[in-house]
Amino acid sequence: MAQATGGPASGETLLFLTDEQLRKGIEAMFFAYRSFTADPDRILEGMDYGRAHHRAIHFIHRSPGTTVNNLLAILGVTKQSLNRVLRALIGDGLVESRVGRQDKRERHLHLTAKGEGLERALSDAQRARMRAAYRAAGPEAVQGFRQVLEAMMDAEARRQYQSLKEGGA
Amino acid sequence: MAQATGGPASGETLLFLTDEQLRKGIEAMFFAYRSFTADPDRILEGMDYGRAHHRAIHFIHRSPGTTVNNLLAILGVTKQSLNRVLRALIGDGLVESRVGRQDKRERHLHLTAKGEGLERALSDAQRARMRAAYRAAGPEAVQGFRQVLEAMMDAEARRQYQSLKEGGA
DNA sequence: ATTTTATGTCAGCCTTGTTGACTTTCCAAG
DNA sequence: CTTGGAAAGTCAACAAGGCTGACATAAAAT
Repeated sequence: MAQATGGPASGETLLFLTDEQLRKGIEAMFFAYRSFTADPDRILEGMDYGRAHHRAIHFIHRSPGTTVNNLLAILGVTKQSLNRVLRALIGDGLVESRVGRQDKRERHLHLTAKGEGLERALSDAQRARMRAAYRAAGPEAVQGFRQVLEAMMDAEARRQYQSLKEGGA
Repeated sequence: MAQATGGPASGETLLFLTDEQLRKGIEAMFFAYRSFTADPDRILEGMDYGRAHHRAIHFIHRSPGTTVNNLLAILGVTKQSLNRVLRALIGDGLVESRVGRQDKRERHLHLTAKGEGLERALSDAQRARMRAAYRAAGPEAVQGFRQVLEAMMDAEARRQYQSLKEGGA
């Protein structure tokens, strides 16, 4: 910000904002995201599940007891899409749906032991890749990585991300 | 690397490798990527095109004259999937397919003026978001961002990314 | 002359997203 | 107590964009 308000691009101060640099960032996101999802995809292929199931499992694990509506908001899909996924996971005994105690219309979602098992397999694979990348790049790079990603989110996504950052259930 | 080989986790040196930190990174990727693709998606909705068309347009713009096989390798889809997309783009006059001069089996792909127009609209939107994020995070964060993303790619993706990094056609 | 490569195309399938319409359950306001 | 509306679930239909398999053609390579 200091350099952005300092007037015209003085020297190399703003060279990281050239279209060329931005294009590289865009392409890095494309290629990195593909690799990022590859490990879970490999684990899930062959099972009847896909990336949609992975996402549901991840966020139920992350926030046990979350309601269907909560999950809907985080995943950003329609209830019909999510319902198809949840029906499969519940039917296969990976997710348990408990009627709310205060509001009995709500369903609170929990992973079963079996569901936790798959979650662990999926997140172990994804964490291993992330850990290797973090280790290779070092702590300062990691800080920058997170800063840029966070700045890239639009307001609603950032709100959801940050609300997940700290507390558990 | 220096701290990784320095022995057991001394003090806070390796705190950035905790499962909690890795989970935050994983979720940051999820939310950031969703926002990252949101602007082009908005532009394309209503047209008959989707994200697949965007990717084809991006890489044809990036490497004019690229062959179908090249594009196949970069996008990582089957020729049938790509062909459906290319047929639409060629039919609508956004992409031109030229028979190769040396090897007449090859088709060299170029954007037409109309195709360049759409490319610009899409990449302007995506660059604007990326520029805002870069500016907010600053040049050092950007460097870290790129380092981590690159380290996250598997070998083949990194090769493709880097081969695009420098030269044009 | 034969094989391989690059491309295109048809048909059919799957996953995962979408809308729209409808029901059931239940809280809360009247 | 009745009724309105919210939360959840379900059915049907559809679209985008992946996939496989099979096949056709032209041209290069052997």
